[in-house]
This record gives sequence, C-alpha cells and structure tokens, in this order.
Amino acid sequence: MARPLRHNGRTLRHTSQRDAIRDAFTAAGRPLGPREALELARKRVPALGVATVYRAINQWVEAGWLVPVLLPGEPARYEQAGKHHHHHFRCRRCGGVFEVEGCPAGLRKMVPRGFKLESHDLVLAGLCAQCA
Amino acid sequence: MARPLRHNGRTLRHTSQRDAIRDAFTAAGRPLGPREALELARKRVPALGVATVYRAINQWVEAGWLVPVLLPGEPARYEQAGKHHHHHFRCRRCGGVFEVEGCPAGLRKMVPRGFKLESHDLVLAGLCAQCA
DNA sequence: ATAGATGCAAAGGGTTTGCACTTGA
DNA sequence: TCAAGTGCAAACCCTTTGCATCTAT
Repeated sequence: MARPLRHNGRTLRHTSQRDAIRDAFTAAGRPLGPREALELARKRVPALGVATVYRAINQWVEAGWLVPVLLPGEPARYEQAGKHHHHHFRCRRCGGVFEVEGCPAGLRKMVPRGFKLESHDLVLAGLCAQCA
Repeated sequence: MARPLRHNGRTLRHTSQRDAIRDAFTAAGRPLGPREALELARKRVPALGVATVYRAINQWVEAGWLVPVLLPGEPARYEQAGKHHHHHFRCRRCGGVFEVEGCPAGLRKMVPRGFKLESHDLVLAGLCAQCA
C-alpha cells in the first residue's frame, strides 16, 4: 500500500478538513490563494479556520504536492505540482489567473554574458475571454 | 517656469521630507522599497515617518514619476519612470536584481483565443556573473 | 497512548488611514 | 489664508505561532 506523504519525517494525517482543502485544489484546476481555498473548503467544513489552511498548504508545498504560484505584486497562490511547464495570464478586470501553454522564444538571447539562466517566470496580463 | 507635479488635480508641494525621499530614489540608481527609502531619507530628516514615505511614493506613482518594480513573491520596490522597457534577472545566490534588455518573442502565440494581451512581465533567474 | 491536527486568538510584517497639528505657496 | 503635508497611532490585510483541546492511527 502507498506510503503516506511526509513532512520533516512526520506523517501527514488524513482529516476531514484537510480532505476538504485538498479537494478544493484538485477541483479548482487553477491556482488558489489561501483565502479562496478556505472559502471553497468551508462549504464542506464550515468551522474550518484560516490557520489550518495555511498549515496544510505549507506542509504540502514542502512535501512537494503543491507548488507556489507567485505573481508580481500579489499574495501567493498554489497549485498541484507535476503539471508540465506553463505560465499564467492574469485578467486585470476580474483578477482571475489562467494557465497558458507554451513558452516564449529567445530567452537565452536576453541573458547578459557570464550569467547562467536556470529558470524563468512569465506573466501575461490583459483581459480574459469573459471580460474582453 | 515648470508646472509642478499634480496628483488628482492637487499641487504636490515641496517639503524637506519629500525632498529627502525623492533624492533617495534619484541617488539610489536601483529600485528601492519603502523601508529602504525611509532609512535613506532619515539620514537627512530623522523624524521622518513611514506614512509620509508611503504617501509620497503613492502620489509619485500616480503622477507618473515613479513606477513599481514588482518581483514575484516580494514586496514592491519603486524606481524612476522613463526607463526603456526592460525585464529583470534575479540571482538565486546573492539575491541581486539586474535589468536585462530585450523581450522574448512569440508571446502572442501563447494567449488563449478570446483573451486580449496588454502587457507582460518576465523574470529570469539563475546565477549572475559574480556568482556563476 | 500519543504524535499530529485543529481552532482561536494573539502576534508580526507591510501598508493605509483618521486626526489634530504644521507648513509651504 | 488655507490646501497640502506630516507624525502618530490605530486599523487592515496576510501570514504565522502559542496553546489548550481533539482525533487518527
């Protein structure tokens, strides 16, 4: 049988609140902030507290099940790890964040000589299909 | 003679504290966070309060004299406007932030149909020449 | 039984705001 | 004069932490 997720050597337990939070992330299909995750999970566990959400998220990040999605100027969002490389598009009207496929070309050309490019982060912005 | 900067139709006045804050930005030659600007300006105006710095920065941003430099996962920094379009490279070893010239190609190809692309934000990461 | 999880409330950063007072034009 | 700016403290938002309690294993 499968080994449970671990965090600093501790076993991560299964509880109704964590189930609800986890399902919020798997069902969302888009990066969620702690607040959003809290509100979604509260539909199932109304008494859920903020701290629990933050603790769960932080453990899952360290355990490698979630990855932070950091958009410039905004608090962190999180999404399931293991997706293939992608970037994000932020709608300036509704604030929604969407995944976009592909990658820009010519990144290496931009790197100053002597620098070593290891990763990149791209955020497109404008209007989503709903708001356009 | 030159028209003074304006903000929402109000004239922006000249005071010793604002002079000190402004000079911190012009002298720095790199993006400053509010805290850094405060500390630099306090060398000249020791009694300077945080609120004054935030109010000055926000007015200058709206007046177009400063632009925010937003790096993913970090509080906003600000720099003088008017620089030519550029992006940033952040060194994961020394934490330094560098400007890089140019722009990636093929951004429009990444935009989902129906979406309207208005701007983009790119952060390269890796090792700078010093740390490589 | 007991390590791990929870909720609450307090505490910490960063940023904004209300208010009475000061100051530049 | 008097609108704009200032300092202080309180208020906010987001996130973390201490603690007593609860619960999965």
